[in-house]
Amino acid sequence: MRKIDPNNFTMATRGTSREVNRQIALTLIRTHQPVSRADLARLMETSRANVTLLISELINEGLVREGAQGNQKLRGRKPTFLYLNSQNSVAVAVDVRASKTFLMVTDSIGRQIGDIVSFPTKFDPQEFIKSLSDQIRKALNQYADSSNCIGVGIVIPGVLDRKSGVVLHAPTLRWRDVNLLEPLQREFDGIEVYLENSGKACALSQIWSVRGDGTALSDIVFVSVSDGVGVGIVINGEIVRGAHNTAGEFGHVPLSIDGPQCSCGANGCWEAYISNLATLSRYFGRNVADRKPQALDIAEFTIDDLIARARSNDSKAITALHSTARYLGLGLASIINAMDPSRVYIGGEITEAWDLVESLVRDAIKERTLTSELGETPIRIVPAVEYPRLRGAVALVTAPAFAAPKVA
Amino acid sequence: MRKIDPNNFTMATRGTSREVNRQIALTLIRTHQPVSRADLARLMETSRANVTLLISELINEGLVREGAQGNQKLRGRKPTFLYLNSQNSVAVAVDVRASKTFLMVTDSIGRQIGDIVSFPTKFDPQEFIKSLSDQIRKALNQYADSSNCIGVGIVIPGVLDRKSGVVLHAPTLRWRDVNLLEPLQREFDGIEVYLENSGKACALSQIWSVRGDGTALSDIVFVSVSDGVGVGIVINGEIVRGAHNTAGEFGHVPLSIDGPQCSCGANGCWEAYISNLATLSRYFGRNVADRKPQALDIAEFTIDDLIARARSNDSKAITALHSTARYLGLGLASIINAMDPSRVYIGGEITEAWDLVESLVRDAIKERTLTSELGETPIRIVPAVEYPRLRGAVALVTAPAFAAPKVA
DNA sequence: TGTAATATGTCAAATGTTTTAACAAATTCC
DNA sequence: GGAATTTGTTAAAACATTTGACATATTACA
Repeated sequence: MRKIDPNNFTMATRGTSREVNRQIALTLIRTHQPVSRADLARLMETSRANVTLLISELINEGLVREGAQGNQKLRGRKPTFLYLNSQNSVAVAVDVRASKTFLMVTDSIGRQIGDIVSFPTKFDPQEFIKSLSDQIRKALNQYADSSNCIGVGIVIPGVLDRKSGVVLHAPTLRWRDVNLLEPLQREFDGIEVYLENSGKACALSQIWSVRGDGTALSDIVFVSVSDGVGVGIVINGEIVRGAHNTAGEFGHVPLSIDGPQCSCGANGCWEAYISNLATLSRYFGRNVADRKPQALDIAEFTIDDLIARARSNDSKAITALHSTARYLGLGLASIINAMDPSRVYIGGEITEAWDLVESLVRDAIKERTLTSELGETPIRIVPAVEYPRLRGAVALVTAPAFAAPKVA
Repeated sequence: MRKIDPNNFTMATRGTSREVNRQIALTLIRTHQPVSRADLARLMETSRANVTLLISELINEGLVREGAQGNQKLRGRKPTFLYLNSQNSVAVAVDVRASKTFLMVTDSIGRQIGDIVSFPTKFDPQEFIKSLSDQIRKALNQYADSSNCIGVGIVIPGVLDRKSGVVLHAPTLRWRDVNLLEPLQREFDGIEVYLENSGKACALSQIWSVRGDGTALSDIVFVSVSDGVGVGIVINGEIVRGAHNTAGEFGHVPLSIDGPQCSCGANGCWEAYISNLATLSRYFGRNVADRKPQALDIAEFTIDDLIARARSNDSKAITALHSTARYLGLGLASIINAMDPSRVYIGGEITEAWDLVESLVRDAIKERTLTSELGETPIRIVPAVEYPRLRGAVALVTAPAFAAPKVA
């Protein structure tokens, strides 16, 4: 039961029904391809005639193409299979991190083209925009005509204002009020540029993925543990943004209000217990707050090193990881109690050590979840090789074509 | 950008556009009444012709009625004002609490008819159902023909399974797996019975209210502080339910994982710091866990008494309230960081002492919110005399007529 | 091999919308 | 009393789904 917002509604026009059904058909082709018109008619519980009309429009627009004929054992006319058409146009995905910036070109339905390239992230906004523009141009020249690029999706580790395209605050990049969208949009005239926060992008990457693990769910939480803790929440197939686009900051929900100081200034945030920095500090037996800010990006000893040591039976490393695991679980329990998601995705370096920590995480979750069902909430690891941020950047560009139209 | 769920979508039919626009028109009449067809055409940015058609359908169905002609100073034909039609049918709202059960009859658009009645809550499910049925019948006989009752909305302080209508766990009532819906539905054949958790119902009461404070918002959180802490979250005009209908349990997010034991078994839950019981325990200088369970419902000294003492300058009472205020604010900061709502509503006895605690609550919120904007998130008190739970029960019955149709 | 059975896909008419344009109705201004 | 203005209605056009018939293509089987 959804309330209609009397200040912000969308009337249905003569074409709304068609628009809705078109998007449903597209979505079904995307998740069920290869699929015939008759299959779609059954899935959509409508007539084949209607499907023919919808599909002919999609084919005319170049979004769908007919492929080979199906081979089924039954008798009757063979179906012509339908496929999404990658349409000879491409998308660019960019993942900006403090250490490096990653870039990937995909076709219009999000399949990777060529290699993922990376280059150092310039901290000066002007220089950053220059170098990013150069890299995008280079990639487009290599893998496509820049003329048919449908968009550039950029993922930023920070809070941003989506309307103005301004990065309000990106701690690891030391950016405040940096206007990225405008200069990039000017640089790439006619190509849509999308910006998104990295936690939210990771969540997007999961709901828009069409991979092995069955169909992507619509109510999920993505927790990304790295220098900080990023969280993206999806409810009803839509990212939760909140009134100021800052929703999802579970990283600063406290485990103990008198706990260690967090980079945000408050004490005892979840992030202060489970970030890579927190784990490392625990290993070195020092207080997180002791680390000087400059040391953040020139980490000589990384969490990956710590995990390696844990694997070679360094008991201090194991202890540090185990503590992190327990705190991770305790915080996840809060998220699960609060949002009751169908699944929780976890990304970040800690996933490389999942076999070492999983049972502790699960125990801690059960310790604080309110019902046994909540304690069993499925958790899925997203390893770094799946590039969730980059996949999220892809979704920014390619997903709108499949999204539900706004109605009522 | 909402993803279409390929396993659970709704096709648009020939009549979908009409259905959507009908509901928009209804919503606008509800929030702007009295309003003319021409006004609606302007609000909806469509032609008067279209409005005429939509409205004539609504009038035929008895949902809308024409009223007096408008008196405007400008020249031109006078508009005929449209009103929601209360339609000679009624709704019953029930608020079940451990101490008492409250009951109210309203017209079909949620306006109170007669008085609010209350009666002792029977703890035995069988007896409860019997006594509730009697009271509903009595009220209906007094205020309406039972023949034209459109529904009964019942609010329960506990976790429930909406599909089966079973109360899974209501601690204060000491209920487990009590099937309420089935016997009541049998008792009131043909009348729809709705069940809802009290935290979620309170949130519903606010988004569906049409009162002085401008139009109701669509992204809000309702925090109800009483024996326990109930939270209802609304995102995009829709209650957040989660995979098991248990979303919203921010009451059990910890302030300190080593804090006082909570009724849920875990330590340091927000609820263990701010529930009425916690405040009282603080006043009496004892540990919350010391209180025996039996004492829960036979509280000889209530939070209202404590507030009264604080008002007559009992310094211990003031201190206890001030502590609660601070913890309340610290927990609210977590909710605000996580959900970034447009507004937070607070209900419960503590609202009676709001002038004593407001500034401390606000300070604590600012202490832990991530941005200054979040620190300024508006907070509105909902005093007991507004009966938020009962209003939520009303919305369960009367709101579906105004809700957006499910599309895509 | 030919015919029946069956499944896919298309076409055209029927039906229910919004949209457009014209018009009737009612009121004020001058 | 007529022009101007606003409200509300009507009828035709445009555009969608829906329905039923039909062409197309393939297999099963006598």
